[in-house]
Amino acid sequence: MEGPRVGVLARRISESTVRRLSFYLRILEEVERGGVGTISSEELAGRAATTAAQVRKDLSLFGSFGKRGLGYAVRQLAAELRDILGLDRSWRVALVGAGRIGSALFEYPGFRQRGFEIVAVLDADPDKQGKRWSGVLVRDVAELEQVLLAERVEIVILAIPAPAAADVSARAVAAGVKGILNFAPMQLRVPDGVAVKDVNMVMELEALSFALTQAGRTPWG
Amino acid sequence: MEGPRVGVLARRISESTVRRLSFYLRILEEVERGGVGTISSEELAGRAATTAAQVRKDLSLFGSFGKRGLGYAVRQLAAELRDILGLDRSWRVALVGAGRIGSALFEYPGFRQRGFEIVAVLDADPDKQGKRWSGVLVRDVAELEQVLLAERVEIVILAIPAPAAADVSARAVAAGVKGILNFAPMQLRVPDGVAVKDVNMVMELEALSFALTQAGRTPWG
DNA sequence: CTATCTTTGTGAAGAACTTCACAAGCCGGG
DNA sequence: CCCGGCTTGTGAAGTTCTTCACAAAGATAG
Repeated sequence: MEGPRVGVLARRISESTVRRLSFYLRILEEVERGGVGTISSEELAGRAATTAAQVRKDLSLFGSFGKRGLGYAVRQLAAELRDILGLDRSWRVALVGAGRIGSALFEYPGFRQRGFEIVAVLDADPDKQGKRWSGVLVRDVAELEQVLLAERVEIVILAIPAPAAADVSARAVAAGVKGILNFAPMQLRVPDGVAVKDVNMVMELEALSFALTQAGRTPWG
Repeated sequence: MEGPRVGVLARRISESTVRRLSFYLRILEEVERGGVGTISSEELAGRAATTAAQVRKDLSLFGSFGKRGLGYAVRQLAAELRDILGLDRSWRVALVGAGRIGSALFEYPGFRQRGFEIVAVLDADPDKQGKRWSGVLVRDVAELEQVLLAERVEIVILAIPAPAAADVSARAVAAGVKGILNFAPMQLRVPDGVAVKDVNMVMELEALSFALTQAGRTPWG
């Protein structure tokens, strides 16, 4: 393992690049299970629905991982990507909101597989508090700060209605949380240094609605 | 209501613009409930975490909806956006996958509020088939084509594991579906004219992981 | 060992998106 | 009616992202 990557990273990495890196990693892991040892930018691009040049450019932002004339060593590139994305460790996550979305997320095996461990669950509803979800006690969201500190939480998932989201987010940030995955349909305001990712399924459906509507409206669609 | 918007739409509308339009609409509806009659690009931008110029540019792609010196009429602009996004009607949606994510989506009230009606639910698991979800019968995914046609489905939500997604997606497209909201962590291949939106929560968490990792690695972070 | 084939890494060109900046237009007050 | 203040709509400039295209370098065959 070589040293820190700080020097190379002076340049800002775009959101789309990060998204693609995640995707490359998923593909590499799949390909590796198939026993493939090496892969070209061309083939990786084909599976990721992008271009070979894009793949090479994305990777070159972090170093030179390929061999000319040969391609990339699948296992090694996967390891590099895990390192780049910070997935060579596990993350302590708290889930706020034990409703339907919250419970679906909690049960979703993909998070743990990638090293995102839900170590705390909180909800404002007294009926839900005190229950155990696979051993994790559902706590009162009033105790948010104590729980986040006690469990050394780094990332919070907000699966609560919009009106409550701003308050909880502010408290989580004040308690030192640096990453928020927000399912509430509202824009959170957070200080610099805190990362927020929004998941908004209604907006995705609206984008589909737009696309379908356009297709109907355009004569050439 | 003026005529079709075809002429204006010769230019391609970017994904980010569509996303922002959805967002503007949400804000306008919220603001309208507060009784506000008019809003400036400046204020809209503030609430949408973007810039006034961006708001005006986005809207200007579809027409001139504002009054100089005054701003935009909230109610009227909301109606325009609904029209642009195709939300002035309802959409018939089928949900494939009656697992945890599927059921959370089914129960989620936000879809229906926006006119996305889940008129069919399908699953491959015989234990789930035959049950009724708020009156909607859970059908065998083997009957996909018949169900999609009988219910005149326009959009399919895929809440199934990756291995099954490619097959179901191809069959849905063959049955005339033009929009897919894909929760499976894989890239669907669809012909031109079919719109796909991916929701991938693990990727969002990975982007958070990257952001947090960078913050730790950079000396100025 | 040389020639040829393949594939990377990367400047440069091109395309897409965002921000700037200002003329044009609307409002309200005097 | 005219003036000053405010806000839109939009070319132009600026920035970011993607694609192109090719030199450099490893692989393979003879």
